[in-house]
Amino acid sequence: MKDQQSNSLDKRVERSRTKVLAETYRQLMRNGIAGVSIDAISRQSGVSKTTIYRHWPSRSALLLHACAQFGGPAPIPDTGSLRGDLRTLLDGLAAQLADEMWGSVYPSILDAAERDPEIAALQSRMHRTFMAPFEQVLDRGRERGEPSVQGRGTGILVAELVGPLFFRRWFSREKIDSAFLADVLDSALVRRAGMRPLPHAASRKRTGRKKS
Amino acid sequence: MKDQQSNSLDKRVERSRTKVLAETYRQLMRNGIAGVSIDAISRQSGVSKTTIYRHWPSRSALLLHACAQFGGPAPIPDTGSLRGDLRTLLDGLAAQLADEMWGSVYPSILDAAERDPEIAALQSRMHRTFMAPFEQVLDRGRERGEPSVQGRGTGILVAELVGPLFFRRWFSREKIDSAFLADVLDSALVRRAGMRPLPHAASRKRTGRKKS
DNA sequence: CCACTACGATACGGTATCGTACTGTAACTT
DNA sequence: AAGTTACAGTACGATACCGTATCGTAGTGG
Repeated sequence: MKDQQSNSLDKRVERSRTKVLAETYRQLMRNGIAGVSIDAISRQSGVSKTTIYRHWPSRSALLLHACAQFGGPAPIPDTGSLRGDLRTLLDGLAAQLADEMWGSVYPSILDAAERDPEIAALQSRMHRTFMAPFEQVLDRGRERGEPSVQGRGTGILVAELVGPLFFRRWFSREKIDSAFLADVLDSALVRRAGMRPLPHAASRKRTGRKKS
Repeated sequence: MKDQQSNSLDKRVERSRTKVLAETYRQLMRNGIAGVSIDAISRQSGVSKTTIYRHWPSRSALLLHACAQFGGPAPIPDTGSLRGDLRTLLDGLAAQLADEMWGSVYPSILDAAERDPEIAALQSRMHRTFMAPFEQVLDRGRERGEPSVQGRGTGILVAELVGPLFFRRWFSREKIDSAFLADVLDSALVRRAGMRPLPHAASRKRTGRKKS
């Protein structure tokens, strides 16, 4: 009798799964979620179609499984300052967007999400995973009394920080350089912060910023 | 002999073209660019497939023709102030994004643009058309000496203004309300503007921050 | 060593799509 | 009224999928 719950996986099974998933990733990156076909995966991976259906009940299941593996646990930076933490996150995001990977796959997921509720749920999960570090860093900043985030919703701040990057990657297709990131960061954080980063203006007003 | 260059179109021709294009739009909105099929258009519109191919050489040609008709000439507001003009544009954009139409079609265009250079060119044209009003308004503000846009690239400003809206519509799927637009506008424009015009609450614990 | 399991190969039925060919009919133009 | 043109209907060939069934083989684990 086979030990069903055994953690010792049949080598053959593991090999098949690995090869299928690898080929699925390749097709995802190259053709988007709509361009993934079981026949092609079978052809390219050398794994028989029968075997693929032995491990995943349907094409959708395989796609969901493959997509769900995306984006591991994002590290949460701790540079000491809110600005520094956010800059680190934005740099990482910019690098990911420049990668062929994301840029190619994500629009197809958005497209599918517009009509397929299952994929919409997947996209929602992925989005939350990717935005979580931003939210944590912002919340931490708020707890520490950072004036630039007081009284402003996290959702608004994330949109103002990340939105411009997504805009450049998928909509305007412009490069994301360091100056751009710096400006985005300044704009999102400068409010009621007492404009400390740029005290150029001769505001005779005393900048008395007292916390609580 | 038929007058080939005659501007008098055969009624039958015009009728067929109209019906086909109308059905193409419907399918575009409902199923995205990848979900448009000639067979379905023929079935739903009552126009024979043969006739469709008589007027458009291929499915791609029909799709490009249909998409190219999108987005008429956007009106350029003139409220007197840069902030007012931008607010008007953002309000209009938010309304368009809330419309089922755009929300559904655009991701599929982005997806296709990632792989099809012809559609990439189309998307580029569409994007420029939609962003043109923002650029004009910003340039006009810069010429008038508005401090908040001096020394800042138009591309950066557009990304900071529009990016957050796109982010909410397609990525985070949050509602775009008036408070959000106001915050986005403030953030994008506040730099080196002297922020004196923002008496936004001195972060006192005065409850209820009623709008001025 | 041997039962058991996963596997590859192949074929199949079913559906959906593109684009073309053919035929007879209706509408338009002159 | 006659000739030209566009049209609907239909059938077709060619692909490309999905998902299943069958069968013989090869690898695994006890």
